[in-house]
Amino acid sequence: MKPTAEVSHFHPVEHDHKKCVSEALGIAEHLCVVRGVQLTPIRHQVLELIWDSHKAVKAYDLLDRIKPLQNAAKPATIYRALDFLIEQGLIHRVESLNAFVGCSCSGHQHELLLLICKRCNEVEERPAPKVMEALAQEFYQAGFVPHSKAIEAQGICGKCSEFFGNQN
Amino acid sequence: MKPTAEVSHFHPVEHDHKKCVSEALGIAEHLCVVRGVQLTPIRHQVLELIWDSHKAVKAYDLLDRIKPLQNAAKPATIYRALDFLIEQGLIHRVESLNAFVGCSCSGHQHELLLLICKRCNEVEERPAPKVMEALAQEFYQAGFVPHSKAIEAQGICGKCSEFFGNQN
DNA sequence: ACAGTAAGCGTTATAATATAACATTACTTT
DNA sequence: AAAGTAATGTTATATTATAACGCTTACTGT
Repeated sequence: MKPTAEVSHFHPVEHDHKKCVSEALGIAEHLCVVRGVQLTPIRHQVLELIWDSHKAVKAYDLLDRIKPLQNAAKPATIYRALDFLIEQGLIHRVESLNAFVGCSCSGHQHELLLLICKRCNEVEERPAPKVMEALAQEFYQAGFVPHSKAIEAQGICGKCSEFFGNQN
Repeated sequence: MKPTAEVSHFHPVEHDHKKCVSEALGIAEHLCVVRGVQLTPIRHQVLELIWDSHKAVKAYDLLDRIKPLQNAAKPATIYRALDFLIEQGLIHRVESLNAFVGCSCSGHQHELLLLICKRCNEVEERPAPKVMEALAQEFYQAGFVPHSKAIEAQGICGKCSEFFGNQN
């Protein structure tokens, strides 16, 4: 009898990740052309590295991983690319992790609910329109004019709780 | 004719801040007794320093400010006190600032909307029940089990926009 | 095409935020 | 008194992020 397969990562790759990546990069390239901003080789590489997974990535991990490609890379190299990608709405900064994750709805809405799984470390973006509406109301009541929002939750994602039988 | 008064801080002190502080400290002391945990002198001092204002405070600012009282204070001194205060729900960590602010609803609900003013730097806590409800729904739909939330907005607070005529 | 300006990047240095690891003290339980 | 635990002292270091300056490349207006 065959032993149960080992699980080296939490979710079996159920989705075609290459498609995620190529879509994201395609949209990014297009948007940058449209906006007349430069998706330079460094910025493109950083974006690709971020899209390597749906996990949030740390700046210095990106630095390590870009070095084979950009020998001269230094912290500023990465942070400048990250700043650009954030400005352009191509990635999110995950405030509660000091890390970064690709944005799948590039070009649309940019303030989303981020669901951060502590088990598999993946980050799911959700537009969560009802949440946004309730927030808008709350801002209005408070007389507050929002410039930016960070709406994040850490916990166990749907796939992981299925997988592990909801034992949180 | 008298010249317009100079404004050295954004909001004239319209509220009795001593009351804020004594209430917060009183509740904290009480809760710690009830829970059988120690609000040691260091922890108490850190909490007081945080309550010095409604602004979010940086850990190393606290460190500088506690040194006259605790000569031996080191980063760990502060971070340990902060960890304790957060565990006990007596302060919030403001994720998008890497800073800390007193919690006025200590002992009740602990996941609130934080409104962070870029002009006066004050942080307003709001229970925002509709937002929380909408979030709960969204988690449910996503099959996500939340452990903790960070719901923060940066912008201009009501007082500041009144004061400055809404020119954001 | 060319000069002027802006954007991007290389490089060095350092600032700001946070934790690890182990020693010591103070109090509590046996 | 001995052993255990919680808090703190202490040293060192890890992690995250920015400043400042000069050079090169790309775009802009003529």
